[in-house]
Amino acid sequence: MPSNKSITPLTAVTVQILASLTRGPRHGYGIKLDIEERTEGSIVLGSGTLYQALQRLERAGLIAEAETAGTDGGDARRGRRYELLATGRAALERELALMRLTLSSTEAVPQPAEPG
Amino acid sequence: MPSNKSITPLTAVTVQILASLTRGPRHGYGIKLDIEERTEGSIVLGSGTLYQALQRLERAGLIAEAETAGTDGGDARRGRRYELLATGRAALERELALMRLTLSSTEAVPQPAEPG
DNA sequence: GACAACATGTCAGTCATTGATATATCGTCG
DNA sequence: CGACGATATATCAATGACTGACATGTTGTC
Repeated sequence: MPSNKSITPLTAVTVQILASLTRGPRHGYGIKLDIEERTEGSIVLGSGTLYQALQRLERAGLIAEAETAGTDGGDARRGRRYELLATGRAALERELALMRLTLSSTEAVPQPAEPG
Repeated sequence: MPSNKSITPLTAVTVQILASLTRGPRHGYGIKLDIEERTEGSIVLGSGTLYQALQRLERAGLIAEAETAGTDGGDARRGRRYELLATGRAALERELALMRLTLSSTEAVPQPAEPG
């Protein structure tokens, strides 16, 4: 057994990948595009970051390759489609809860101008 | 000049440090305790992680050592107190905005139980 | 004076991200 | 058909960040 290590807490990149997969199974490349859209360009993954992160998430048992089953042909080109597993959903939920905590416990930084 | 590199996007640890400093200047150790409280024990920093992160944030110009000025004595024991700079505040706000985006664009995973 | 909590720091090892490089397919424009 | 851009995946070396252990010293208190 090479590594039983869990990768929680997750990194920013892996959180975004899991978040992307809540919307349904996707290719690595589709995940990349989805993250760029959803973060409005704030996060752009290089393919190195992307595929290595996917491999780690798969090894950790948070995501898995989705069956091509059922859907005969269509426009299913090629490539691996990943789906979120229950473990991954739970790990994601932990990170989202942490985000909510951080947001609610952080003093109102946002104001750009101070009242007289 | 060894490194002019900006450290944005921030890591999870540095975001928590900056978030802690929105509540006022603090020692490294105080930051550690504050983060543990605010994240309800989810994030516990070792001193290695903590002080190295502080050094990086200082080098990057996001935080600075606070003047001991004005406040004469009191219970100011010793140690460096850090404060958030405008640059740091801006960097933090970017990260918080990203969190809000991630939360709002992520499908409702949270429900622990489904209605009837 | 021993001991816990406060307070800061370094180091080696490990892990993650980056950017380059490589490969291959698909659609389409000329 | 040939070239080209978008889709799609993967690896590698270098860099950067985190972990856990170790080291050091103070302050308060029993």
